[in-house]
Amino acid sequence: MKLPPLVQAFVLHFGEMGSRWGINRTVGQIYALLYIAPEPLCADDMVDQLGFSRSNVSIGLKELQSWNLVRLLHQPDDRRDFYTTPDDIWQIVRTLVEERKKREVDPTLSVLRELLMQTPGTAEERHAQDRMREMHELIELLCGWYDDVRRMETERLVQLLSMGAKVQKILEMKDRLFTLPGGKRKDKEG
Amino acid sequence: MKLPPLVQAFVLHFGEMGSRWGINRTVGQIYALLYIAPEPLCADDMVDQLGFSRSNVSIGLKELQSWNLVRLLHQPDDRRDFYTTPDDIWQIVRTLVEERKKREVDPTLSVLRELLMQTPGTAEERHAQDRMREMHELIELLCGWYDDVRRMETERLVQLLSMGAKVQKILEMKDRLFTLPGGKRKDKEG
DNA sequence: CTCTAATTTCAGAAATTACTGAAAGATGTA
DNA sequence: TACATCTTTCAGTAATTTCTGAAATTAGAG
Repeated sequence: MKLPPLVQAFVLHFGEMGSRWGINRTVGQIYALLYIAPEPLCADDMVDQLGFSRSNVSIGLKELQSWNLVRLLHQPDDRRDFYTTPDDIWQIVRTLVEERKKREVDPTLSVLRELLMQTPGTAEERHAQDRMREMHELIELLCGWYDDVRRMETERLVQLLSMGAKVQKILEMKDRLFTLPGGKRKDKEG
Repeated sequence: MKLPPLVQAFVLHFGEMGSRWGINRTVGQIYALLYIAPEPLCADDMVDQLGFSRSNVSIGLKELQSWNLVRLLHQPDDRRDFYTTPDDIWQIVRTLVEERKKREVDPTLSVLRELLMQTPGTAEERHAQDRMREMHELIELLCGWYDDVRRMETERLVQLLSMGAKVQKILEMKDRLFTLPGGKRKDKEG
């Protein structure tokens, strides 16, 4: 691996973290390299810089493509495939979350839905279903929130995230504003 | 595996998903079983119900304990260790997120910090650092938000999540309220 | 201390996943 | 068509992870 020390450290770290993130070392290193590279890279660049076999890089790139995490480009008068990551890191995060949801959450949601349709035969099954229902509701809540949030413009999203718990203050303010005289509260308001 | 069909389907699903979640089949199934069981289970219960070897269950439980995802209990006049998950599923999610952050985010954050301290030698390294800085800022933003949110009471949190993008409306309202005459906006307000 | 009932550790087997080199496939050029 | 260049596939190997049975360890009861 012939990379500037700074880049090498970054790339190696992403390789190691790969396993915790459910991707392998090759894929982790390739993505780190693409992310940090000042310009698009072709497969042989990656072979040179990371020291993996050509076939391994090919498979890694295919994996990254299936995650929609890389863009494929072509240079004029060059038949090779060049790859980059999006310039906008927020776009990367959005894709990452979207794909992880698709792979890690949606299948569970559909299994839960299916199992909740069934009629429980025993008390144990009834309890199991109650527990599944709690889980299903929680995931639905999170997915609903996510579905709203991902439509927000990045600027708004950053604004919201920066506020953190201060949002709560504003909600309380809103509550006060919309609280009817006598302490009764307009429910399901907002 | 001798479990009611509903429970079995649930347990098997979590075993399969385990690999996508960075835990293995055994751990996934054990956790699913504990989550859904109406009462605490001992290791031999799990051996009976899941069909794994005793040692495998022991290792799986150790893993779950290292994640803080199970509670250890004792019954009177019984020397065996019994395990449960928290009753409150929100507590489970909180722990899960906390632990995943600890394992999957914090190490990256500290590597990034370290690399950003260094002085870049080349233009390439300077670009790499810029890119790392973007990533670092984004992660810091998300962590700051998380740090705020995790302190919120569950009820408030649910309220907030239920609102989804409607929060935006309230922010806009707030903006209007605090906008100075002439269209100038108090910046850094929220 | 000894016996018993539980849990943990560990060496190795089994299964899975990652990786390679070589061959095949695809695509553009002459 | 043949040739050159790049990409993908694939069979086999290497490495890693998971899992087991047996042995070691721990801890309460007599």
